[in-house]
Amino acid sequence: MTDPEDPDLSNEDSAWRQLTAPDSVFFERDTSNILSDFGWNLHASSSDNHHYLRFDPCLPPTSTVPSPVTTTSTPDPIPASSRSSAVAAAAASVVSTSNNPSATSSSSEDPTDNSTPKTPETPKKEKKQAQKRIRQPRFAFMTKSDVDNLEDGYRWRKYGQKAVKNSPFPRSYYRCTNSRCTVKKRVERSSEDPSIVITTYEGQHCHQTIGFPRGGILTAHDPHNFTSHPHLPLPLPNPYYYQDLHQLHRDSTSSPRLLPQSTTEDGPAAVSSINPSEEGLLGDIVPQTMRNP
DNA sequence: CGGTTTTGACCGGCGC
DNA sequence: GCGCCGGTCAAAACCG
Repeated sequence: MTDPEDPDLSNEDSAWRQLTAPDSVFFERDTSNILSDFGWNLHASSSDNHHYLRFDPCLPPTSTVPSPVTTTSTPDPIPASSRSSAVAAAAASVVSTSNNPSATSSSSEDPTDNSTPKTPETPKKEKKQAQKRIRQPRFAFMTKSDVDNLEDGYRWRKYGQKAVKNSPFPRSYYRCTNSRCTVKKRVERSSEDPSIVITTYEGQHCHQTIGFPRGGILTAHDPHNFTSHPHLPLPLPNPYYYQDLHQLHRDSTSSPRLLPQSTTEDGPAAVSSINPSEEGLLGDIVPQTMRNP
């Protein structure tokens, strides 16, 4: 709100407050593991000189969201949408805002809450209440791109747009077109660097990707294209993914500071040093007890 | 014609 | 209590 550095992270959400808190931890490492723990499997692939990033459907309920955890890393996770050759994803913030311990068992709120107002009397209130109580994990990506709406393999319907304080660029609100899917995303441009798009995902998809419209389409479980396993709480990093990350990272070295506390020392090297069998970022930030048994 | 986008209004939370 | 602000709704417009 007051921090021009990261407009998106400055809203009232407690999790974002954590993110911006002085003791926040920022990593410059791959976020795939984190996101996996949040039910998002990220896969990047390149096609036609475009880099895509794919989110796999929900993980089993065991991949619950850990208690409030705030991390940031700088992979290059953002799907380069259409012609954004300048995809230089910069930073990703993984935020868990689980006011509700069961918020992650995606069964409680996902399918019915949002789309089916069971109580005609106060559908709005129902929605709002559910919305208020159940905070879903959020992932904020900063991507260097000239297009706002980055492709991630899902279809989104825009449901709102608001002017952002201290920013000339509006913030767009999208919702997954799947009626049973409550995932939302916000897209806005950094007021500091208009070339940077900040995309914030919230929630977990409970369906498969619809694929990319221009040839890079990959089914969610195509073993030929991806080696990770969606059912694994901590999927193995996908070689393609890392390759692309490295490449992108190299390309993005010219991108400006993206998050205030990015420790550039590790940078790409840290990413490249990740052992596939490692626990990943979560291993750094999430206590063992919080993770899946 | 169905789905998506646009846009103004509305609501709730939060800080003062 | 009031005002600000983020987020959502919903009707109209738009598009393929």
